[in-house]
Amino acid sequence: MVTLAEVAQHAGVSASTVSYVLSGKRSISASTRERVELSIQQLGYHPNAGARALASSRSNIIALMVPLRTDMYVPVMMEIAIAVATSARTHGYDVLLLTGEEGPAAVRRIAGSSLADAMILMDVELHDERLPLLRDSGRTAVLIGLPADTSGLTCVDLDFEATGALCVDHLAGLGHREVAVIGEAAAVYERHTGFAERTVDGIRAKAQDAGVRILHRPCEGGYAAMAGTLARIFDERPGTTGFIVQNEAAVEPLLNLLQQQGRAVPEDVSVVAVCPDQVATQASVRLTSVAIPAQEMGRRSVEQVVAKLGGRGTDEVDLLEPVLTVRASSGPAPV
Amino acid sequence: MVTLAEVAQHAGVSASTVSYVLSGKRSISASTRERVELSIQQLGYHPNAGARALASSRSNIIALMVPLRTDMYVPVMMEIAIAVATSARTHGYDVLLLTGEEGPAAVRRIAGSSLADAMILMDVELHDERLPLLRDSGRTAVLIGLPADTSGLTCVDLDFEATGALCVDHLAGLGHREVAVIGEAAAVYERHTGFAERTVDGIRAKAQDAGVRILHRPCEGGYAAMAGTLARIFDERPGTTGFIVQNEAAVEPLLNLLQQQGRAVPEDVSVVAVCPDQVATQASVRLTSVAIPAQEMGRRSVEQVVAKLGGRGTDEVDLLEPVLTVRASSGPAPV
DNA sequence: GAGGTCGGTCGAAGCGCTTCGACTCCACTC
DNA sequence: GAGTGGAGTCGAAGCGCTTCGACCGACCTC
Repeated sequence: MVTLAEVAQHAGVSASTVSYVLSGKRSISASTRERVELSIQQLGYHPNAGARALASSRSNIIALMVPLRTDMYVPVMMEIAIAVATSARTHGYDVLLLTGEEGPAAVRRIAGSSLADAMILMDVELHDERLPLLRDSGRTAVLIGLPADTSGLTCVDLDFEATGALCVDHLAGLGHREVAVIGEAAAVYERHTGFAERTVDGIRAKAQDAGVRILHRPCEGGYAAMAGTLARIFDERPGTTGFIVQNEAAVEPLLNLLQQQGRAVPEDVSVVAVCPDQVATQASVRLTSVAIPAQEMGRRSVEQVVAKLGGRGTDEVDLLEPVLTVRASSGPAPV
Repeated sequence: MVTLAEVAQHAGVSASTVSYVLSGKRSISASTRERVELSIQQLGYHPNAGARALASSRSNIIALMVPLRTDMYVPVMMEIAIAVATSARTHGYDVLLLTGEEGPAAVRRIAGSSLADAMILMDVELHDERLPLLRDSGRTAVLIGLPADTSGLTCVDLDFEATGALCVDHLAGLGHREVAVIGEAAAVYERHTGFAERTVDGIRAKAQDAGVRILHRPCEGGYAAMAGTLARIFDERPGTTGFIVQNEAAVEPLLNLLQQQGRAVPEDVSVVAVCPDQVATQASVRLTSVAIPAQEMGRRSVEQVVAKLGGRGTDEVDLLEPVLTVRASSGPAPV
């Protein structure tokens, strides 16, 4: 491995000069700079990450804690993770991948070892155990999600209340008066991962204003679960003409079952989903949907981290405006 | 931050003793060990990762390069990534997440900076640009996938040839004589990501033995693409009674279209998929499938890495035996 | 022309850890 | 009773980098 000292010797300057060429923290004459850069090129020098971290107490690593549960919401998580990794690189950071497995202890370990300069936590629960540890670790952190107490923390998330409201608005505008909400699996509510509740809150509030009756039912993914849920919904509210689907894994089963029951989408029944655009456009009916902007969330969270590390930090909640795209799954309520 | 020196002072021993307690590389008396461990506890000491890496020239980090293309095969990739991260932790390693974005240069950067002790590459192509760089970086590496030249490299993958053969075997055993293969998107073949070709090779070879006619057609995911592909298949081979589906995103559209055309599964047509078990069990028809053992692949690749770093390394190709599970989508060919 | 300023460079002191050699005891051996 | 060897501990020398203060000309200013 080539070291900084070797580069310095090769270029006929001192080690510190090379370091300053690299970091730009002091001015260097053009001629020296060029000479050093040439040596770096020729020798194929790469600064040693460990030495750098030790001397500067900055590792240029951001830790990303993803949820362990691989069973829900996977494409979104993956998209966020990839967006985080790629945008981190554009800011000169690498990303360390932590799974929920280790639990809150991971926060302590990473903070204690100075392995990462900052952390991004995904899938934050309302009363997340990691938050107290995070707060008194003093480490920079950004959450994707919205806990109950956001004081001293930066949060990035989709505005799920507005998302819920937007869905209701759309359906109400089309004349629907009885709307069923296909929620997330019951476990998601039990964990109090705020987004599910917030969506429903948004739906409820707007529904009241708009004179829409809401029936909210949690639902696991898959056909069997969806069939049962759907039967019960039409049982209780035969007049249901609108559906808001929160759970991605329920989208395709729902469309399929409706079709089998001879209910045409969108003539008899309208469906609005909250899901990534890709899911909406690849479904058997092109879905009217509110997009989950996974990439944007990843990108923003990195930008917040970088800003905070650069001292331009802001402790604030950064809620993304939801956007509803009308496609082929929603239309006027039948008369 | 608490340092090793502070722990040493608190415990009344020298710094090196604390280090040896931590690493176990020299014998330490029980009483000293206990005293040191207590001090570590009380002070909440965590070794500084950078200092450790610098002094020992081991970072205890494994770099994982995931493909950038988030559009294909996502759940499998995610599952592998999570499995890699969690099993790495059980061996004392953390995982650095690299995306394809940076391209082959990432290999050079990581190797050069000693940021990671080893690399795991996913989505390896037949003639992958990263391999030459990897070889002469001298860094430990494990590939998930199978390149053309495996010399000096350890590879972990599902035995896709056997997978293809297994599918044909199953269908042939049920009496099917005309089988269509719904392949991956054309782009996948163009990139020469070996697995797709290997599966087809396995299918072809076994088909010849078994007297089965094969029609192989690449197919994008989604309904529109599948509809076109399916129409052309029945056009060319009206007697087709068996389907082997490689592309996960085509599974649901295929089932749906077959249903719409009045072809019952499995009475009229049998379907065998190559996909994770979760997809197979959550589909509208419970699918007979060969599982893609994502977790197992992640776990094994970490084990290979750890073995190699520990000097117990083996340059070998570690192909996982495919397993076919019969579910509700396949049955005897109609007479 | 003395004093001040600033751009450009260097030397040296760490950052917190690992590891090697050396040292001390103590229990054995012959 | 000297010699041997292992167990347990310590001190010191780095690992490769950043960064601070110092230094040296060159250019201004009054």
